[in-house]
Amino acid sequence: MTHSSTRAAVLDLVRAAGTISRVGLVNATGLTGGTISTVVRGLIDEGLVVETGHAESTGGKRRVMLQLNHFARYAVGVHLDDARITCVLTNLGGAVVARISRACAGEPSGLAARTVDAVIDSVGVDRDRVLGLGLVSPRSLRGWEGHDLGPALERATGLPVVLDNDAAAAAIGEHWAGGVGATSTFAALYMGTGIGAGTVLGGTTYRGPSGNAGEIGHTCLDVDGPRCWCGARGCLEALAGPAAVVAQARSDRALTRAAGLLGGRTRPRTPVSADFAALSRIARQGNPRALALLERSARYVAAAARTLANVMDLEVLVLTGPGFAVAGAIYLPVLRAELDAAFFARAAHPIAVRLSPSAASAPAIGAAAIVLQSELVPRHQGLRLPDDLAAGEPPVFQPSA
Amino acid sequence: MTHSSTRAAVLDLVRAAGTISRVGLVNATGLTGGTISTVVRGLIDEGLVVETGHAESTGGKRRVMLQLNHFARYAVGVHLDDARITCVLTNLGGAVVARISRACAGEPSGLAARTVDAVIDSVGVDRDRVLGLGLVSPRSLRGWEGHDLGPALERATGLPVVLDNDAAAAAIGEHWAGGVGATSTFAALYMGTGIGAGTVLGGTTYRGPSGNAGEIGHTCLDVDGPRCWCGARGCLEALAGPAAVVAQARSDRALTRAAGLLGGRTRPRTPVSADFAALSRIARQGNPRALALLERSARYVAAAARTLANVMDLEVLVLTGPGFAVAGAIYLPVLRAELDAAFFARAAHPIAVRLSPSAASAPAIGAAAIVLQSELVPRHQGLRLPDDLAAGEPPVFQPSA
DNA sequence: GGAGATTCTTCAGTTGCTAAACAAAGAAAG
DNA sequence: CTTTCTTTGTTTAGCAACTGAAGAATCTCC
Repeated sequence: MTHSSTRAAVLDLVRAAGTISRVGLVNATGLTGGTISTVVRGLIDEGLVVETGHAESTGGKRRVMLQLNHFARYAVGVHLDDARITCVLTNLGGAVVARISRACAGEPSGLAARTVDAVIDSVGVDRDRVLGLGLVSPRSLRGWEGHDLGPALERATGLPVVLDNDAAAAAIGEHWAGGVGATSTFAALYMGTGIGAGTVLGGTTYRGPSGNAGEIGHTCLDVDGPRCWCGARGCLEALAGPAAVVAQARSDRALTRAAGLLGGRTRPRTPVSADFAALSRIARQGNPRALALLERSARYVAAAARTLANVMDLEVLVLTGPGFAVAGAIYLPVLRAELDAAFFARAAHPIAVRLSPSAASAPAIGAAAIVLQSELVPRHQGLRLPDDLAAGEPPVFQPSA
Repeated sequence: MTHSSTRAAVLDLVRAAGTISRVGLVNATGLTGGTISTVVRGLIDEGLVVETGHAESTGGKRRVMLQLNHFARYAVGVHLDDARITCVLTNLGGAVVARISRACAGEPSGLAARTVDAVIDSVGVDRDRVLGLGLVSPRSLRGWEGHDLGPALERATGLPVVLDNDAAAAAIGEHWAGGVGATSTFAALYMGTGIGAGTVLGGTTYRGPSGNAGEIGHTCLDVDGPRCWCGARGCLEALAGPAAVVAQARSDRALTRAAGLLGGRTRPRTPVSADFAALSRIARQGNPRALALLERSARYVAAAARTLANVMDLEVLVLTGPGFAVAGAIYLPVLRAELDAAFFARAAHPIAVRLSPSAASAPAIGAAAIVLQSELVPRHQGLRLPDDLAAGEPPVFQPSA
């Protein structure tokens, strides 16, 4: 057998390239033809890769082209929200094979397990071809997972479960299924109940030591701005997050009526996402006050995005998540303008800003992609992390010799 | 011989730990005792590592402690500024063995080469124990290097030359010689003629695809702020960079006189760093207007630092560079307060803010550290970067089979 | 229908690591 | 002091992954 990390690297290249030959893999990896030959044979034997045809000849034997066998394995992605549960079954390519989305309030473990089973059975996929289950939720709902939702789902479904937050998942999903290259550096700007970002640096997802990397919600955009619940002033979330936008709309009587906003004061637990979607809808239909509100928000988000792109030296920015699914058309041009202008003057490389084609179900698809990635491109090779270097060392030593 | 990346990893662990035994290395790396034994023997034979004594027994044979042989190799670091050239010779531990700093205006290649020779000869170090030369300058002076300063120095000194920018170098220097752990995630906030940051994520320096990672100078702190030369509004550099602070001071007649600021209008090429240093000096001596000016700047820098720490999920922030060398005492408490408050309310992990003990010569020391790192902990193992995945692929292919 | 080019496979040889036995050095107990 | 146990470090054989070079297969061009 071949070294697992090489196998994973080759598989990932096949995925990223879509279609590639053995010679192409030799060039991309730096390995020799012999090694590639062996590794590819193994992948074909496992059914993960298939030969799909021939390239045009360049003067000699035609190259045999390889592709991921998209339907060799599957993964389940579950996205928990403040109001919904969305569950998708994807194939190896990250394409959605089945999808169920239903309202969900309160403790979701039972419902989640039943939804997972339903989604798998709905297309009659063999269960041991399902690699695992990705479970994704906003950081604010982290409580359930930590307790037992993960293990409970693991028991109920028999699938290995991995957890992550929505923004990181969206980024990984974009990296896996989207058109971004294998070594690209980009962020997925995520708007759900809050606003966040998942980051992929040089083809590797960057989470940070405490798993909070990409927390853009508390980017400071005004040192004298309104106080945020986090204690600081002028945070993006307080100025321009979905909750802030909805709050601003609710203080406008006419706008509240036009958008049909769900009441505010009586029930504090109103789903912000629904009101934000309603607001976006009438803005796109031409309501000037809603449009002004969203464009104001977009200006702040654009400034924060510019900072993020600067600091992380990003190449691509993808807008995704339920928020941008409904309001992307309003935010996109504002962000594009901001980033184009800033980088043109400094003669820096341009930053591509894109709207995710599947923004609404991005977190669920991303959750499945995390499973694909962790099962097929696993454990970043290398040495064990020496968290506590001298932890095992006796404290004192006597110089000698 | 053993695999080079393992050798490098072990060497880096010895460096990071200061003093460590073979068993400690086994625990830290996950390798077996046999492998460590072989690798360490090789390192001792090369003279890079020495046995320094014994630890206390934990019930059996005492551990033989290993240390870097600090004086086995040396590296030269050169820092070019708008007004000075600073050159240091460091040993393997990053400790300064010799240092020369002199004024320098205009094209520096001849002077640089002579200074390098002088610094090596001043302590009579054997030239083939000098691993190489790191050359560091602010991004604004990048012109000279790109042309021929690097190759010219290489020819004149006979040493391999590596280039980098000042902020990144400072971060690497802090990582190499400072007390930060081997896998830490931190940024070196650098204040020189401008303000920037070098970032180390999980023990690896992160430069970004275009080498501009950590560019904090154009962090947006006020969407309606003054227009920056970059085209955007409210950039940190325009609001609170050294040049902005000096400009604000110059518009205050009394302050200009008290600080003895070098004239402004006549010669546009006034060294900002000198004026900033003068301002800091009288602020520390109690001048209230200078202090107010710097504290205002510190508030902006603190907000930008908070954003940086949020987005990158940093553990440590080190203030370094000539700017913080003179004004660190004023900025440090403001940054500490800002970061403590923000992270206390969100129950996130605290962020340590430190002032570099050698802030003034940090870039030069960092330049030398880059050489040490690139020679001793080289080439991040792994596959060749597949920049152009399908570059070698014929464009069309015919499906078959 | 060769000749040359290109792709892919096969196989011996090298390398870097592990596992396990062994040797050495000290602590604890009698 | 001797015995026994623990811990540290070294040596050895063996294995798995990769390289390099030779060869087989397939296609184009003349």
